[in-house]
Amino acid sequence: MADADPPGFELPLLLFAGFRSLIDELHAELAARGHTEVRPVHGFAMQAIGPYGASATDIGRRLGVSKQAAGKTVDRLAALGYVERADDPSDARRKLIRLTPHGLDMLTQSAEIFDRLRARWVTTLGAEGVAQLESSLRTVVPAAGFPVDVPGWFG
Amino acid sequence: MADADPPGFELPLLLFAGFRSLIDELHAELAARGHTEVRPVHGFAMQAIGPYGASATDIGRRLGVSKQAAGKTVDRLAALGYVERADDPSDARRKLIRLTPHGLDMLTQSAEIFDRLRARWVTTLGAEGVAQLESSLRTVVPAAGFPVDVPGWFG
DNA sequence: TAAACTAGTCAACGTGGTTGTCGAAACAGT
DNA sequence: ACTGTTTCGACAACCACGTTGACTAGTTTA
Repeated sequence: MADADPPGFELPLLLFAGFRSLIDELHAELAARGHTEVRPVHGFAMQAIGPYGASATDIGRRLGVSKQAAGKTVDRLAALGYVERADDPSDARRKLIRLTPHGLDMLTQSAEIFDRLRARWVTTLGAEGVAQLESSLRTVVPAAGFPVDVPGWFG
Repeated sequence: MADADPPGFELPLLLFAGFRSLIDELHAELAARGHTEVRPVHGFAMQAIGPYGASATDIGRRLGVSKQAAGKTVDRLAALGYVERADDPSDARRKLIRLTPHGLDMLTQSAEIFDRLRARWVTTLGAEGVAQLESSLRTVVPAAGFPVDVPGWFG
C-alpha cells in the first residue's frame, strides 16, 4: 500500500473511454461493411425492438425515453430501411415495429464485430482479465442489461 | 473453460452502465449540494478549462469538438456562473476563460464525490478489484485522459 | 507592407431529447 | 350498453448540443 489511490474521477473517464473506443470501432467497421448511416442510438433502439418486434411505447420504456422520442427514432430507422411498421391486428391503436432483413443483418454484423472486439481485448488482457472486468462491472452496476431505464442522460 | 464466452455486446453495455451509474450519482449528489443545473457535458468542459484557464478554441480541441460548440458551452457555463471570460492582454483576439470560485467549488465537490463513489466500489470489489479494473482499462484504452479528441460522438 | 493564418462570433441547420395536446381505440365499472 | 378512464401514436413547440460555412478583427510570416 505504498501508492495512494488514483483520483476518483479517473474511473468514469476510463469506463467512458473503454465504452467509446468499442462503439467507435464498431461503427467504423459497420460503415466499412455498408452500414454507413447507423448511429449508436440506433443500435440501442434496434436491440430494444428485439426479434419479435415491439411498439414504439415499449421501445421508449426499454430505453428509458419518452414514447415520442422513441417514435422519432423509429421514424429514422424506418427511413434507413432498418425497421418497418405494421398494424397490430389485436389492437388498432398499436403499431408493431419489426426489424427488416436489412436491420437484422446490421444486428448480426454488430454482434460479430463486438465478439471480435472482445477477442482483441482478450489478447491484451487475457481471458481471465476480461472475464474479471465483466464480472466486476456486473456486481457493481445496478441492473446491467436492457432496459437501461434511466431517463434522458444525454439531454 | 466449461462456460462459453459471454456475447461481445455485453462488454460495452457494462462499461456504459458503470460510467452512467457513476455520473448519475455524481449529479444527484451535486444537485443535493446546490449545483442543480450542471450537466455531464459541463463537468467535462470545466475539466478541460483547468485551473489556469483556456481559450474556447483550446477547450474545443481538448474535448474533440468544434470551437463553435465549445463557445456555446462556455456561454452556458458563464450564464450559470461557473466561468468568466477575460481579455488576454497578449492577444486581443483571444478570450481567456477561467473558473470562477463557484466553478472551482463545483469541481472540488465533484472530485470529493467521485472519491467517495470509488470508495464505495472498493467496499464491494475490494481495493485490488478496483485497481485491477482501472489498470485493465488503462492498458486497453487508447489514451484515457483529456483530451478526449474523438469527434462528435453524440451528434 | 501584403498575404496568410487564427480567435471568436453569427447564422442556419441536424439530431435526439423534452412537454403538452389530441383523437382514436381499448378497457372497466356500473 | 353506456360512460369514464387509460393507452397508443402522432403533432407541435421547444431545448441542448453538435455540425458547417462565412465573416471580422487581430496576429504572424514572407
